[in-house]
Amino acid sequence: MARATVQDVARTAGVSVGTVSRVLNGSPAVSESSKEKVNEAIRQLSYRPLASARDLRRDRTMRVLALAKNLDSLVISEVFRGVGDAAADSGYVSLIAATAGDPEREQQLVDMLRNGSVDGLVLFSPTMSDEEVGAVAEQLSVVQVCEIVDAEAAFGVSIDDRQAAYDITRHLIDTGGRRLAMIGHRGARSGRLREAGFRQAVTDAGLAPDQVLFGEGSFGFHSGRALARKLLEAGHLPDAVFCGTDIVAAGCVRELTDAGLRVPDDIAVAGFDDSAQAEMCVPELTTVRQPAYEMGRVAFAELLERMTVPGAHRRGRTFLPYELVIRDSTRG
Amino acid sequence: MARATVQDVARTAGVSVGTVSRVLNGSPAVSESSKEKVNEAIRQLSYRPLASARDLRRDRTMRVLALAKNLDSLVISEVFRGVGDAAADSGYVSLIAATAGDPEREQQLVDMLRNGSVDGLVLFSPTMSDEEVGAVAEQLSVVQVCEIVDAEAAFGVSIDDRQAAYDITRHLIDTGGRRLAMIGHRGARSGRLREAGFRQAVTDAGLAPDQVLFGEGSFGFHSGRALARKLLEAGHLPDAVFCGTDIVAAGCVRELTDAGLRVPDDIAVAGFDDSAQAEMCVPELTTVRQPAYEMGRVAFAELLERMTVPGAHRRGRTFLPYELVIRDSTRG
DNA sequence: ACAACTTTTGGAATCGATTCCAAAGCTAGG
DNA sequence: CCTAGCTTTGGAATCGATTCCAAAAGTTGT
Repeated sequence: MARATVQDVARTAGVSVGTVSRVLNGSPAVSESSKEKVNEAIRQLSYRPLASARDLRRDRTMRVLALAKNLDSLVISEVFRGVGDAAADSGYVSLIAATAGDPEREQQLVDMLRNGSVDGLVLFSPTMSDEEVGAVAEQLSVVQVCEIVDAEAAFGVSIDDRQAAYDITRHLIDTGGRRLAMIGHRGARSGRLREAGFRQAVTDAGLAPDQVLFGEGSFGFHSGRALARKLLEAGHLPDAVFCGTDIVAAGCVRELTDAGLRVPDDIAVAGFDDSAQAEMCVPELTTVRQPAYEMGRVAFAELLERMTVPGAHRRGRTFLPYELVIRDSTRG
Repeated sequence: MARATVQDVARTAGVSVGTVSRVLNGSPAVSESSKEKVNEAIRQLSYRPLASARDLRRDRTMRVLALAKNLDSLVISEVFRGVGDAAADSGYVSLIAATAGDPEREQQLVDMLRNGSVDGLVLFSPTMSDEEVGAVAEQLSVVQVCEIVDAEAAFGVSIDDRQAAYDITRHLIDTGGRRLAMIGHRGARSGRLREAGFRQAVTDAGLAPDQVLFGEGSFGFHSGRALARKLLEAGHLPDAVFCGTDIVAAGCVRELTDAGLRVPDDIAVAGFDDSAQAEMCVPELTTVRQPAYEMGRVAFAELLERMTVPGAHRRGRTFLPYELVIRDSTRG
């Protein structure tokens, strides 16, 4: 039995296709009796309007796509949960896709916006160049979260990574840190901003940065361990380490602890993100709380404006407030 | 400037729409010169075929949807990475959506399959009843991963949760466990299977289960801590605990350690999943490795068969091999 | 009972890409 | 130079839902 169409429903209900469509879309110009007949026919045939036909006619899909390299970070899943909830509140469906860092896959997914498979795009960690992001954003509804390129037309939602890194570094200094090291990542813009904030805070305190190490590729627990090992092997040990993410900080703490050092007494460690890992770590991590869920909600709200208000090609970024969370991995 | 259509391209290139479409779809029946003219026109107009029109005509989308409650578990993100990679290999796009455990959202997303927004569905942790899953699977292309309902028509890919739980419990017994407790979750089918395996292993060893505790709702690190606290407060302490997931095991270990107990000397703890958390825990967790990525790949392969081979409504589940990973949280 | 409305209805046109059919344009062989 | 057999092309029909317009049905007041 093939799929039922609006024609089939009309025939079964003994009305015209126009009336069926009106019932389907809740138009008020339908009599009660027609409405009942149509609904009965729909039930009988278990009819569902075909999405592609509806989308073609209406010229919109009520779907948005959220794009990231991976989904293995808790920050991402929180951000996308926010996007999903906000989208649902406005009657949209939010779909998620991972590019796996493959430019070709990313291209194909961004094309879903170009070819009208979705109405808008939430971009988390693009692989493509700033110019490409800008070019897409110029024409279509795109909003960035967390990672925001500098392109003219691009815009998005994030915290002030630079300032947050400055603040947490300042905390390390205020609690006695003098030889400050950093374990970061330069692959993403946010990583470079955090590095800048770190360096500035150290310099402003009249100190010079100790070692500044960077991870490549997949930047996780094991990178944290490996880079902490480098710190240890370098001889003169820092007394405080700022890590670019919690998960790296967790790896760092683990390596230091295994080497017999006490955190925070011998060496203080700070993370970034306040992901669930921060609480699982022993000792629990001092970190910067990113309002991930809220960022997702706001990102969708801005995207919605872009999608619905005609010339609303707003620029610039929206900063959301962050918060220092002081726990046990730094000296109180 | 409005979106360019195939008509515009045809006009610009000085050919007919038929020819444009043939170029677009790589039909061999096009002369070199036409092909060039069309491609040039496409470039000029930066034309992209509209997805909804194409899908309507072709009656398929080359998209699949992967559905889960949340994306915050590393097992899920690995499974979906497998689905995504396998889909890409076959020219499909795999989209992911979270239901947030909301039946209405779930309904809406499953409707994307009914209304032809996607060609197939990978179901991870359905909220709907077994019958509903069965009803959808009867008509459309659905495959389940990890959690598999008993409905007739339903089928999917998982490990043998019951046997795996049996094996790891056996390991706890073989390494000296006599008073065996479990911290599990009954919300999901896999949780009940793991419980059954645990009970069977304990009984088969001529022992009786000590406490068996269950978490509700969001079942994570904090549940693990809370339930471990209950164990502690119950007075007579077990000497081995099997936890339904690694993250709960991590919470459990943390609570026990904070209470001054030594893991595994005073009490052994085993997890399940071999997610990244297992290695981050101190001591590192003995656990069962689920081949999450591979499960995703296999799930897509089975889905593909359902989508493309006409009457291929295969039933029953596919079991993938699991593996005990012995680490430091149990007595060696 | 009729005019002047309002509510409800049917049906054709439309969205944009694909595909099929018939026709036109070639090439080669005689 | 014509025909048989290719390749290439144009254009109409099609997919299924929506929407607009005109007409039919129904309501109200006098």
